[in-house]
Amino acid sequence: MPRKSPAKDRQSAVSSAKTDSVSLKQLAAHLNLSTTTLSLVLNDAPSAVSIPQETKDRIFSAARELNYRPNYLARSLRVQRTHTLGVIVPELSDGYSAMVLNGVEAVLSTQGYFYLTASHLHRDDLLKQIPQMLTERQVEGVIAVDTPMRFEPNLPTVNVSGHEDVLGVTNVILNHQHAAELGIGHLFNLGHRRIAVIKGQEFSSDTDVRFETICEAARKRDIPIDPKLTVQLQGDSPSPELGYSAMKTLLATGEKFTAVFAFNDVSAIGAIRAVEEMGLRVPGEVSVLGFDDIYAAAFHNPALTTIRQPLFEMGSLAARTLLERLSNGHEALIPEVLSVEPTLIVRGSTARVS
Amino acid sequence: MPRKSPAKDRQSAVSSAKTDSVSLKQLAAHLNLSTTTLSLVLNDAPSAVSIPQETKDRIFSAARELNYRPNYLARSLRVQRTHTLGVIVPELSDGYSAMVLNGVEAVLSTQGYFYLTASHLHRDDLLKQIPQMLTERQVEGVIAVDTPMRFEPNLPTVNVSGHEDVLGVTNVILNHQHAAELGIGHLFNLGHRRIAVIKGQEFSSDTDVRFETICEAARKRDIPIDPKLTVQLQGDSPSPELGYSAMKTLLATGEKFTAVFAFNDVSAIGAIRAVEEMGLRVPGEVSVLGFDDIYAAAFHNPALTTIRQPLFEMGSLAARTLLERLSNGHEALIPEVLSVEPTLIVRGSTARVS
DNA sequence: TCGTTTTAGTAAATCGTTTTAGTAGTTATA
DNA sequence: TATAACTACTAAAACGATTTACTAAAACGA
Repeated sequence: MPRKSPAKDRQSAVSSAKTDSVSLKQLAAHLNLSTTTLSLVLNDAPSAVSIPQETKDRIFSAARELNYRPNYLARSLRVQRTHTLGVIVPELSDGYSAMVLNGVEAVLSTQGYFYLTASHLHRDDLLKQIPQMLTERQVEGVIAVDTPMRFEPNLPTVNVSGHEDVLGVTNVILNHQHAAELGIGHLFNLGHRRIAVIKGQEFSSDTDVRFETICEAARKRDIPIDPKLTVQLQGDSPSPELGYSAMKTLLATGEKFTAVFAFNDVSAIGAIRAVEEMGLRVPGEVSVLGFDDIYAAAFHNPALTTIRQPLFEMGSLAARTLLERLSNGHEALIPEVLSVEPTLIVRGSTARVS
Repeated sequence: MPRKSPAKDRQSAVSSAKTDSVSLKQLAAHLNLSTTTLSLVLNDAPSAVSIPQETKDRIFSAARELNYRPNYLARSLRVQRTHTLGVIVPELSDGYSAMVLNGVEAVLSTQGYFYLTASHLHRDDLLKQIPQMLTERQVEGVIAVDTPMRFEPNLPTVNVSGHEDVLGVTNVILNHQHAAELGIGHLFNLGHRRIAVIKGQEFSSDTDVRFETICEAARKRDIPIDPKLTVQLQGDSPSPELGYSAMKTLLATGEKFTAVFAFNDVSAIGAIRAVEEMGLRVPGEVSVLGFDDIYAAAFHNPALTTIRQPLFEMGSLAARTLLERLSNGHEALIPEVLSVEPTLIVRGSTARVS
């Protein structure tokens, strides 16, 4: 499929070799100084006070002139810090991970940290290999997103929406109980009594807590979730297709309900399609409640009522927490759980039961 | 907002220090062998033929037992290869970049490569700094996505949807002319003659080619795009909001049109909302054509007719191209342009003009 | 038996930094 | 006038691997 433009091929741009990097040693030779002196001056070490400003200036200007760029590998090897984290996600294009990563990066980039990303695709072999590879590459810590802990955390780890209680791992989670209260409360207040639930995939970290808290919130209101009204997402595509299929199976049972609480906005969008294909109106005959508040939620038809998860904030919180732990060395207290609050966003996909 | 669970704080998991890494030197000492021998054996170097199998086994089992993990920094420093690329994107959560990255990663992960991601957020300072920082970190090459080349590529570079003709940079692009033909052709065949166009943001690499090829395709059919029927996206959020605002301004002019060709699916979704708020039906009174074919496109109401861009393939093509160039050393021919083909996906948001 | 190969390794240099522990020469202090 | 303190630097070790250039002993060949 890729089409080369053959007439336009060119020889390697050897000209750019001009900018090839100078080492500290070369720079030192060029200045008739030792690498020690250069290093002290360039890093503004305390012991550089005795170096006269004139020499410093010579060094700085030569460094600029020869375009000296310190080799981070060498430096990291020596100082035993890489300023690099590892980030493990299920996959990149699922929206959820991307939003969290955005928050992670916003923090890291201001602190001079970079990160290596790896997707586990829910594959067990990758879940075990990736942490090892990241360790070999000397990352200082790991941020995992919606990732089961199939490995022993030999590195400081923060797991976003992790629910396993692993020693040394901080879980950043949503206040699920509150989320369930908001969601079920909203539907209840609109008069819904028979509420269907689309559970997340088996491998998704939030699936169980989410379902349990929803059941609990419903029970409290004396409208327990009927097992016959629950379906589970199958497969791991980030497409609304999964929600569509799940809803189709539920509708095929013929059970009656007036509202659906979907696992996320993406599946809610799929569910709406399935409901409408049955000739039912959303929200007229069926209310649909989403989760996450992705960008598309507000602009879907009908606009999605949803429980907002502050994904960006969860990412940045994870990053801040990990960096703090790294800078505090090993005396740091490791919080087991950091929780953030959901928000109910009421839009057009839910309505009073008629 | 983050709430600590104070009673649950724990002291640092010192126990995990057990798994702390052994160096090759320590392993060698433990075996009463030199690091040379270990290195030769562990890397299966040709000169290791003279080492008896028994010794090799001893080495392997000790390595496993003591959980030896080679330090990638040290190795990279010595062999002068990091097996790491840099990836530059506008921002992570915009869907487009995430899809491309997905393709990039699919290739890199099979080749033992990792990558460092950096977002430039369309900021000029970052566009200059990021390549330098990546260079310092000794990445072997750079994959840029929708990124203007504000820097001299001193590293092998592949730019996905790059349109600048820079020496040493391979641009992976969509066949825009074909895309425009598909889009305008489709609308034309449905009887549309006055077609509005939502241009991309000024900073978006594809904006100009896309607009020009669309105009060209329209002119060829004697239905030139009326400048009064073009609007441009403003701002850089990945939300449909931008398309919504753009469409609002266009509608406010009172100009008549029967179809809109949007810059991407996200803005098309926003545009649909604006159109419907005016009391016009999509596709009854206005057809809307998107671009990209994001996951949500098929499930929007109405389902989006769109020009599919093979973003995953563009990412993997970029990665393959770069890796090939790296392995061929400097004798490699550098293709200037690699182009991929779009596909027209007809769904419900376009219809015959009535 | 003597020289050559092969076997089974090792010492030391190297990658590019940082950092420790200096050293001359000068200036201040007792 | 010693000596302590400061100034302006540097040599060498270290980080943890790989790689080049060896060596000592055993086996082989003529």
